[in-house]
Amino acid sequence: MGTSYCASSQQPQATACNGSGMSKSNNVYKDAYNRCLRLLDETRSLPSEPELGTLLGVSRTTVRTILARMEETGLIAWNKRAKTVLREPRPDDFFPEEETDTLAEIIERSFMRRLLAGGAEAGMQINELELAREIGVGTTSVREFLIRFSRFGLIEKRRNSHWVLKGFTRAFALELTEIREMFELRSAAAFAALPQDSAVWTDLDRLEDEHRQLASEIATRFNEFSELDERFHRLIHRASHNRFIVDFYDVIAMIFHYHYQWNKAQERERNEVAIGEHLAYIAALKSRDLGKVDAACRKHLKSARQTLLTSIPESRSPLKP
Amino acid sequence: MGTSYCASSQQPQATACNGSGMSKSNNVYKDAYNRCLRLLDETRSLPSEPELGTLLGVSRTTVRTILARMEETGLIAWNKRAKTVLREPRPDDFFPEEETDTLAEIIERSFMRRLLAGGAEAGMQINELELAREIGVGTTSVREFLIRFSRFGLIEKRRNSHWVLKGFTRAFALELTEIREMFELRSAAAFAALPQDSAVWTDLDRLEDEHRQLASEIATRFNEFSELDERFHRLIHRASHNRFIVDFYDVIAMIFHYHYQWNKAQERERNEVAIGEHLAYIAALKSRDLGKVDAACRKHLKSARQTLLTSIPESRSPLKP
DNA sequence: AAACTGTTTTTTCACGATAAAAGACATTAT
DNA sequence: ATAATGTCTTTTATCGTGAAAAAACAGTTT
Repeated sequence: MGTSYCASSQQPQATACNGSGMSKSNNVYKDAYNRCLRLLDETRSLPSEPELGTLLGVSRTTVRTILARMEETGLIAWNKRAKTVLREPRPDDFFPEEETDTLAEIIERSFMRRLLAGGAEAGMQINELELAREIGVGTTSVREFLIRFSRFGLIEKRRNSHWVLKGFTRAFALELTEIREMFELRSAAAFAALPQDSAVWTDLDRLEDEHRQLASEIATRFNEFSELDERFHRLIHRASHNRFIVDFYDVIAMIFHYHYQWNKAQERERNEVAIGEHLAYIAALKSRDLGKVDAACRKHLKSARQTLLTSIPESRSPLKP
Repeated sequence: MGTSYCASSQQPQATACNGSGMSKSNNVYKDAYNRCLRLLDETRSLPSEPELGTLLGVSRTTVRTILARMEETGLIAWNKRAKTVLREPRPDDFFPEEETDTLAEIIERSFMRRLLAGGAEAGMQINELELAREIGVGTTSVREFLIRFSRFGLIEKRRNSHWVLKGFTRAFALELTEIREMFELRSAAAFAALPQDSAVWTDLDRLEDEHRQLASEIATRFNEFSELDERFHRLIHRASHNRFIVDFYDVIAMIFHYHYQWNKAQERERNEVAIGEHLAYIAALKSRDLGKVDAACRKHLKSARQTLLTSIPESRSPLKP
């Protein structure tokens, strides 16, 4: 104990941002710009500025910056309301992917890589300054990330001092799944009790279709399951109408996200099994028979827990990327 | 909706800190100094610097700053190892209480005052800059506070934009207590199943004594219950051995803390009833009869929920201080 | 009038800088 | 040899600052 978590553990990573005294990256603009380019393919002229704003989820200020650049690069002709598309976007019109990430995303990825790439034993200290330097960002962003991240239960703060890594251990996985099972069983029961005319039933039908679709093309699309899985479980959790239950799914989603990324062993088989369990689970929900729902939910959660556990060796040893 | 949460709602509050370009207050030192003064009453000479450090929970650097000042003010004679007490501390030796608070505490108090003092309707926007100005602190501290506070489920962030107040509503109280009941029932069952030689049983005995003591002097000490309540429930939650359950008690503790502060109606009666329920609950735990534990736990949680709910009017109207 | 565009103000986000506090190292005393 | 003290270095906590993005305001166009 007492050893540092990030002491020159990685290659001297090229700074994520341009090094010099930069205040704030314009990733919001770049990401929205890229998404707007994709929109360009479909229409002859763009809608009004406020409409574009809601469509892209950004302010009108950002929309105008996007339009200005599109005019500059000859993608559109822009005169007040008229925004006519002049040409199709080329690959080099897009901003590079890595420039569209949030700082929070950059930090999280970097942090999780270190965490899972081995050598990150429970009890290690986390050094804000060192982390910031290695990732190439300011300390404030790292601090804020760590505070946000702390709710996942993997790190803990010593007052007026460093953070302590608790480790991605078997114990962690068991505590996490214990809560998950408690919450999901309750949510599933609440779901089944929802009135027939509730919108969730059509959502469920749609998800069922997607599951069947994916099952039929499992050989090629098995890696798309992870995203479908999250949407399915979030739908169920939402039926609890409890913000703490709904929010807790963020913890689960985060863990499974990185788990999927790092543990590709038998991915196809695992996902195929999970799809089958989901379909049984969906059928149980549709039957509105609480006993069946409970059984189907339990069965799926049990195998989900098993999958997670087998990926965590008893004594922490590095997982290979 | 859309109205601001803290638009000049309060008196132009004297800045919490000294206004000018101050980097960091020395509240850690001041608080430790005060605590060290109390220590002075009991001994003729102080222990070694490292020992003092662990005793006060601060670094040796801070210990030495404390000793230096104690020497200056003639409280002790300090020469290397020898730290002899020269006189008893006087009231004016102490730093004023308000200077010993963490910035986080200052911000939280200020924020909760506004939240509970009325006029804080669900859907309102929270403005970091405005909050920071009104409290008299930097924006960074406010940001960090809001991030930390967000796990209580009372506020929510709009990406790249403001925070939204969800309101201290009946729905919130119900969602909170739902989880609390789930967690505590499980923890209580785990507690009762703990082996006889576990240290928790002596902890429980001690708490039982404190309850009886408090019950016998309820007329004068009823306001001390809140603190005892927290210690009791934390002991039980710890038996779950689940970090998410243990951590969730922070949410409950925070809510009940402010609830107790703002709703003094029938405080004595409420606490008297609660002590009785606790004693029954403790007896049930000691019996190790899961049925009895479940019943006693349910009964107490039900009345706790009722207490919380009655303090929240159906439609949010200000609570008087 | 409603909805849009043009312009200005405010707020958020992220940085570097600095004092407080922690921690590490070197020295000395038991 | 251990454990303290004395000194120096590193890290954390907090602020002010400036660019990005949002929001508000004002003027046009349909």
